[in-house]
Amino acid sequence: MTNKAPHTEVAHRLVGAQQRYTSGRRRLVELLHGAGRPLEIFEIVDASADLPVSTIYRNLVVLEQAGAVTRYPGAGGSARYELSEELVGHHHHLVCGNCGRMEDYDAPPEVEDHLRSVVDAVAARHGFQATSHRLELRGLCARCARG
Amino acid sequence: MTNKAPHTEVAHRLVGAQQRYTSGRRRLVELLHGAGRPLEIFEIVDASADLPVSTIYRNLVVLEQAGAVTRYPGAGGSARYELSEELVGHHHHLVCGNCGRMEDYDAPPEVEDHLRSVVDAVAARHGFQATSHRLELRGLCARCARG
DNA sequence: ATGAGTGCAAAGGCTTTGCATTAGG
DNA sequence: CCTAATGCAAAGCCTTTGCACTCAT
Repeated sequence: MTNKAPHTEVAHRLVGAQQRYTSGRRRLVELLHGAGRPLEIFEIVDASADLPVSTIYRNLVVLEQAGAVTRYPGAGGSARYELSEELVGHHHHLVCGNCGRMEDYDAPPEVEDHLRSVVDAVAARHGFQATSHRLELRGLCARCARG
Repeated sequence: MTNKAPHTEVAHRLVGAQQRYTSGRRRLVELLHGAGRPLEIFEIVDASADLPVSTIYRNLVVLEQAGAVTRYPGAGGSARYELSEELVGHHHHLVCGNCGRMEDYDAPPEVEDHLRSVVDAVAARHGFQATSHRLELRGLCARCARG
């Protein structure tokens, strides 16, 4: 998951979107890359004390439009961001209903195969053009379950 | 899906939560029941012109705590609400990336069986206590795909 | 009757925007 | 160089809260 820094790929996408890969944007990408899970805005802000929030918000939008990051709506209304699947690979999420933390998980290939066929069937039946899917689990994470 | 009005069940749950089933709450339940899909706050507000927003927000919280409705984070940051699975049955969602609309869909029983076993395996591997799961599809709804 | 629920308006908090300054290519 | 990006502060917008009044039980 946390393989080599995705800077070249991000730079490539930004250039394609006629955007510059500035130091602030690089910082965001590094932060998300190191986290290996979707981070909430406030976590990003906290971890980037010297970056003004306006810059953070603006750059997350730019990175999202360039396809470098993906935005997930958070439980508390605040959004979460992580590097896009094209950069870190397809995966799913575990969402803890207690602490709100979202973790990544990978499904075994045979499960993924099955999911794809299910997705195709559902999409066909509803005239829906599916571009991605996610098997999201809700419940209690290991830490919260312990008490 | 849109079976007989869930008023008795909702009333039951509210009583259990030491809450009253007032006309405003009844209106919300009827609206959600008629929609058959998660509604965004603004849709609920628009459709309930004479209810003050404060009452709507407060009652959605009460209904959620009573287990009568479920809240889903919306793409645009605004939350979505629908009657809880205990009232309308287990189902999944299609999310249109263009118009933002969220639709319900049911998976065939054999798919549901398979999902359950996958969920169990994933949960066990991650020490996660799963209480619910959802196979969410993202893409374009039939209307938006047409143009 | 009597405490919960409602309505209105005001407060709050997160997000976005304007504009002058700085930096990327 | 020359335009895009930044930083700060101000503006916006959705959501929450306070308080007196009304309604459900």
